Amino acid sequence: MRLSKIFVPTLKETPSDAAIPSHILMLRAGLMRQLTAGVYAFLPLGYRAMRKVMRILREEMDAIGGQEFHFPALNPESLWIQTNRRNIPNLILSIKERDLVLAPTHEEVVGWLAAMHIQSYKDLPQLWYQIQTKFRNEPRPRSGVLRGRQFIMKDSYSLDATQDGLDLQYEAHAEAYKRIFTRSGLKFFVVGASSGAMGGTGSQEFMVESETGEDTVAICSQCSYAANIEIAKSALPGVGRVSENPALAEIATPNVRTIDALAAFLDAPLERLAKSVVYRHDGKPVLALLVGNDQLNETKLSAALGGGDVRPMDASELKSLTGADGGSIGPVNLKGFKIVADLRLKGANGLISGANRNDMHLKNIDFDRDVQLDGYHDLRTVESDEPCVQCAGALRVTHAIEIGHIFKLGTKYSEALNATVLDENGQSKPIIMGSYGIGVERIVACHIEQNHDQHGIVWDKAIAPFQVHLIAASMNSKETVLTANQLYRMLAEGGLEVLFDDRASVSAGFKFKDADLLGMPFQVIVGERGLKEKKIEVKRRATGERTMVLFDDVLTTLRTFLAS
RNA sequence: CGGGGCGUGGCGCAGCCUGGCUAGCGCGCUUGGUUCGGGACCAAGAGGCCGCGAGUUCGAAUCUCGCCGCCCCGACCA
Repeated sequence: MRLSKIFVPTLKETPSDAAIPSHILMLRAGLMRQLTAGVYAFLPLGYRAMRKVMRILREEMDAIGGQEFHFPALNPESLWIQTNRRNIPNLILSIKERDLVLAPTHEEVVGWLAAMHIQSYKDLPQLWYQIQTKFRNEPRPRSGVLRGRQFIMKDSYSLDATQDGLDLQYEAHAEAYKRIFTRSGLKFFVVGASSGAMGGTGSQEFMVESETGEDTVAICSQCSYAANIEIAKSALPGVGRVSENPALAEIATPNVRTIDALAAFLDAPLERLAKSVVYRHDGKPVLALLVGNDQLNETKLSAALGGGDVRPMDASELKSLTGADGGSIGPVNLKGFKIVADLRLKGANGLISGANRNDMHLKNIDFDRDVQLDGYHDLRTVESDEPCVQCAGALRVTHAIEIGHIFKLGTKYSEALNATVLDENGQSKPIIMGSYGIGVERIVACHIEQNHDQHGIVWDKAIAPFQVHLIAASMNSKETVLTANQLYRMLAEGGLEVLFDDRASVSAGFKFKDADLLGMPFQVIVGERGLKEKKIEVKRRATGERTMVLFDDVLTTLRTFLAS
């Protein structure tokens, strides 16, 4: 492609809307433009990079037996009512004139199609996938393309008659995803994740570490353990028992509201303080107890209670239920609450907690003796430097961007949609489903987050819009123009993807700056400086390293570089 | 949805507090000339419902009210 002909509006200055490197560079390098919040137009260069990613996706999905579909983005609203997903908050954009919705994902359509045509266990397994635009009612789009209202997703769906079949397809996806992200030039890791509102029995997320990431993950510094903070297991030991075990006693704690203030006021160790956190679980009051300053993990709490909605109780509700305010709540003689405690408190005694009267606490609490508990669970959020649950090495807690997510869905959607098969015994069984997703724009954006410098993007050759950026340094030297044109033809005929900066109105310096901004892996520079010695300059974008080669050797040199 | 910021030629911004001359600067764009290996220079130009709507005023980019849009933090997150 000649740069004089292709639409690549580069920007010298940073657009005011962009705050993170990938967003800034995707705008500056002319890959895309924003139409409205969370919605982007991809320009030729940006779309070429996306197509490179999509090609990798197709190759790897085909390699594990995937069949490519194209499902409709417009869905009847009724289909989503059937699976009870129509009213999930912030999920679905709808078209009111026709009772249609814009599909945010495609379990429903897959289930509909399977219900219609998959009749027998002999029709399974199936692996269906597509690469398609998705729509979501994001309350706050942000970070450029990392969280949009419209985006392209590779989504696949496995259909199996048996749990073993699902496990196989799930594993095949996990391996395919690793190949996809490796081929895309990303440094990534895999974490165990919460299935959340998707339901199902297991899920893993593919993550790219980044300060701008919205997810928090715990990674072991010693072994392979890595998990989303929502489910990362705590390995901190229990606080155990103290030898003295006197009877309960009230202590006055005037105006003490926080755990730290209580520890200071009583001169007590945090380990002997049982913190109360009050929630509603599907509307019903729940008290969760934690050690000292441990932070409650809401995902774990929900799981401990058998799933469902958990949310903090309002201060006014709390007062009317207990007669006390937050800060003075405790588990002893608390009526009307389900009470769960963190594992660290199992069988502990000598504890201090609220007395359910303002400005009063209880001491010498023995959980075995004094508290009617509904169970111990891992409820706390892990923190940096804690021991890993697998190897006791130090955990590191960091931020990450989710680039892929795989789920073992089970039968939730097939049951809702009556997608069943007859098994060997003629019994009707719901199809066992898995679903697997990769955000295409996120791969491109994360790649730029990981591969850029002060001058611009540094593309990996696998997803670079072009492999080679050919520059004619000065367009008023006949020899330069002639040589550059010959090279352009030669490289293109040699099968390389070449972007040729043949602009006549732009200075050499300007072209060099643009080339570094656009970031193709190799720059080939034709100029009088090199031609004096009958040489062409080849520059490697990532390192800035330059090699002078003879005209006839340019193609083979580039092929060697690109193969390495 | 809560908090904060912003909205002025294509892009980046100043002006607004303290109302008033022809709305200004840099980049980009057009034309001509000189340059020509790290975002060249000179000259002459084009391009503005100052987000939208009400109001206050002799007079509003500037003050008041309402609305819309965009960004950031938080909440939320199949």
